[in-house]
Amino acid sequence: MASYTTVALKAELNERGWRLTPQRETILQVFQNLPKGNHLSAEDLYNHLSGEGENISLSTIYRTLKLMARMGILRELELAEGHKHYELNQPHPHHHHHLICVRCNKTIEFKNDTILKTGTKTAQKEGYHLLDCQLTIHAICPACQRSLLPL
Amino acid sequence: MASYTTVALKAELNERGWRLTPQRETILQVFQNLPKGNHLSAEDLYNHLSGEGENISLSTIYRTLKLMARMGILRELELAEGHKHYELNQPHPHHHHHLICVRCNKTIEFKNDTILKTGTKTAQKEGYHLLDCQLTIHAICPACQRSLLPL
DNA sequence: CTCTTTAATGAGAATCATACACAATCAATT
DNA sequence: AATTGATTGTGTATGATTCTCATTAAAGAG
Ligand SMILES: [Mn+2]
Ligand SMILES: [Mn+2]
Ligand SMILES: [Zn+2]
Ligand SMILES: [Zn+2]
Repeated sequence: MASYTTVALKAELNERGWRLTPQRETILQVFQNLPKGNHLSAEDLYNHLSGEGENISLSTIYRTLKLMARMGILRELELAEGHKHYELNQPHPHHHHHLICVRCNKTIEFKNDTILKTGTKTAQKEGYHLLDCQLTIHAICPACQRSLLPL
Repeated sequence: MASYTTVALKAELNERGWRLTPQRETILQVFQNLPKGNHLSAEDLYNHLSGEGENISLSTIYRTLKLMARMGILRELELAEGHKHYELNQPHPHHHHHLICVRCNKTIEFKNDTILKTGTKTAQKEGYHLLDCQLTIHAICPACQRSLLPL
């Protein structure tokens, strides 16, 4: 679960002259305790925290999500139109990809070891420092195929 | 080049009770004539067309891009923060993926036959109708690694 | 070709996710 | 305990995308 400790986060932040704040620690913990297959938008996270009595401003939420994605701690996902979703960026055995229905946004996660290898190799070949590697499949789910609704 | 003819577009549209308009035809042609490796945002497309004397409204541009992505004619790409980019969705020998620097948005295209096979198989297994399948690698390019700028 | 139906367009206003500005706070370091 | 500048919260701004609605014009029928 807690593949990423508070201590490790603090170390990585301080190394760059940044700081570990209670807000950042709390947000990381939310993602670490998030059930498998869940993905949170900025607003989802804000509401989740508010429900727990944790009052972290939306600005800080947005800043933290972006920061952690840039650090490679979180993955930024485009699972629906209009807003991003986030989840922990986990290594090998937990690393996965997403099959998304473009009409109803139903999302299925699936694993494939080859893809991560391909991503790692490709980044390395170009001298890029890998942060995340995700296969996104856009498709229409069985239910939506049957539906007569347009688009 | 013109893997997708105007006639085919018209047939596919009419089949669903929709119409082939001069605007839709023009927009498809722009993408078909776009040099390899180019990606257009809605505004890019709008400016490109304006430059050619083609005056298609931004509303229509947005509607058409979304429509064609939903039809599987265009791919919707997240190559930069804040707005989408589009390119033709081409089959096998031209199908490719993207390695993106999250700091400067420099993008490199690369090919990998296995990924498309994986995507096709995964969609099929779940009964989804495949529209697009793209591996997105988020990373930091060599230049940005050297840069001292934050984030 | 003409007529009818209704999808599509253009112009502008509305939305809403996200970024920004800035004064107050507080984490890190000495 | 004092210093320094990164971070936060509040409110405001931005900007990509969508919506509204009157007008236009494809598609299909006759
Ligand atoms: Mn996931
Ligand atoms: Mn491309
Ligand atoms: Zn669906
Ligand atoms: Zn870069």
